[in-house]
Amino acid sequence: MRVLIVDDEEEVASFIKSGLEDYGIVADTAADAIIGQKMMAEKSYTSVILDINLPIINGYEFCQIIRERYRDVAILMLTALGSTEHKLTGFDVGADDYLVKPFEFRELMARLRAINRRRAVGPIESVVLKMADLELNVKSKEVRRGNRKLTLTARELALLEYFMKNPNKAMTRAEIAENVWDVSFDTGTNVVDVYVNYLRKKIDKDFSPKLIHTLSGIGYIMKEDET
Amino acid sequence: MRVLIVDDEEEVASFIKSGLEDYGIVADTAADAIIGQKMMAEKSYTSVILDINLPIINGYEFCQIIRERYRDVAILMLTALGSTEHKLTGFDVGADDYLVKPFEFRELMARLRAINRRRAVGPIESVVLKMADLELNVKSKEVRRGNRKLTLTARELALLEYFMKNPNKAMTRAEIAENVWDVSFDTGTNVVDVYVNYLRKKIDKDFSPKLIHTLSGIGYIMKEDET
DNA sequence: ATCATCCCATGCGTGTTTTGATTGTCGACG
DNA sequence: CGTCGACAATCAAAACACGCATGGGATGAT
Repeated sequence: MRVLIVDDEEEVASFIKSGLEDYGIVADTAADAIIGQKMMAEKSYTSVILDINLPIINGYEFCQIIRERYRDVAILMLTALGSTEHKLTGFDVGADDYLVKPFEFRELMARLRAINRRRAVGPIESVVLKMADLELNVKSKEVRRGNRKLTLTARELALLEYFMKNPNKAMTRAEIAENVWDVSFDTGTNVVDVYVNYLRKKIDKDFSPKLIHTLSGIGYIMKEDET
Repeated sequence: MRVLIVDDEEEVASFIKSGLEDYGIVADTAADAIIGQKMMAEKSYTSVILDINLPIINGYEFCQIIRERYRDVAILMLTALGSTEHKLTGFDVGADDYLVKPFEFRELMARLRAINRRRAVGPIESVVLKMADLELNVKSKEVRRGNRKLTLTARELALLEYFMKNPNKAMTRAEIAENVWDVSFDTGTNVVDVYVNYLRKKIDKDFSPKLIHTLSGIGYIMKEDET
C-alpha cells in the first residue's frame, strides 16, 4: 500500500504521513495538484488523501482527473468544508470517502483501510495479523496467543503466516505446500500434515477456541468459530 | 441494486426506504438481525444499511456475520453512536462506511453510491452459492440451510457444489459421475444414487422445499419449485 | 561436535467411499 | 384387478483412503 497525500498545509500533510508510516505504510506528500499529478505518473499509488482547498487546481477537479486516468485508485477527501453540499460534490467527482477536518487520525486510518479493503486482492497488508487472541507480527515475527509469547521455527512461522493471510478459506495440502514450501508439490510426502501438527501443538493445544481445523478429504482451514 | 435496511426504529427505516425508492432502488426493511439474516438468505442484496443498537444481536456482530457469509455485500453503518471508538469498531467488523445520525438523506445516498461504485470495480465472483434458504460458501466450504450449519463429507460437498452450479438443469447419472468423480463413468455402479441419497438426508430431509428432484429415466435436477 | 530444525517413512485407528444385494415405487399390460 | 418389469431408494458390510502420531535421518547453524 502506497499513499499520496495532497494538502498545502505542511503540518497536516506531515502529520498524516508520519502516522501512516507507523503502520508500515509508505506515504508521500504533495503541496498541490500539479506536483501530485507528477508523482502519480512516476509511482503507482493505491490511495490518495486529498484536500479540496488547493492552489492552482482545486481538489474536486484533481479528483476527476485521477478518476479518469487511474480508475482504480482509492480517493479519500479530507477537508474543512463540512456542508452536505460540499460532500455531495466530493462524491460526485468520484471520491470514495469524505472526512471533515478536524479529524482523529484513527478514524482516517480506519476509513482508508475500508476503502482499500475491497479493491486489494488480499486484505490490506497489516503488520499485525490477528485472529481471536492470536497475533502474528509479520515484521518482528513475534507470535503471541493471549498474553503468552510463543516461539516458532521458521517453517512453522511461514505456515502460520499463510494461514492467517487466508482466514476462513479451505485450503488443500497442495495449495499449502506450493505456497509455504514454494516447490511444486511432490506428492507422496506428508510435510504439511506434520507441520500443521507442530503448529497445533504450539498455538492451539493449550488454548481455546481452536483455530486450525481439519476438513476431511479437503485440507485445512483457519477460522475462529468452532465445529 | 437492492438494499436491506436493518433498524428497529420504524420511522427511520421507512424514511430511508421511501427515499431510496424515489431513486428507483428496491429496499426492504428488517427490525432486527434475525429477521435480516433470514431476508438475506432468501434474496441477494447488494448493500445493507445497518443500525448498531439492535435487539438480540447488535449491529457489530451482525456485520461480522454478513462479512463472513456474503463477502461482496456493501455495508453502511448508520447509528447515533458518533464517538471515534464506535466508528473504529464499526470499520473493524467490516463496515464499508459509517454515518452518524442525525443525517441528511442526500449524504446517505451519496455514500451508498460511493461504496457500491467501488465494489463494482473488481469483478469479485460471489463465493456463496444459494438456492432457497440453502447456502454453500465455496471458499470456506461451509454449508447451511436456514440457520443450521450442516457437515458434509468431501464427496457430498463436491456433489452439492456441482448441483448448485447447475441449477434447474436436468443431469444424467453419467454426467454427474464424470464431473464429480472425474472418472469416465463405469456403468454398473450406483454411487451417484447412493450419494444423492446421502445428500438428501442432510439437506432435504428435515426441510422444505425439497431441492433435489428425481427425473425417472433421466437423472436428477436441482431446483426450487416443487413438482 | 552438538543441537535444533526440517523432512520423510511407517503404522494405526477411524471415518469415508464403494459395492452389491434388497426393498420400494410406479406404470404398462395381460 | 393383479402381475410384471424397469427403475429408484435404501441398507449394511467390505474396501479403502485419510489424517495423525511417532521415530529417525539429513541438514545446517552455533
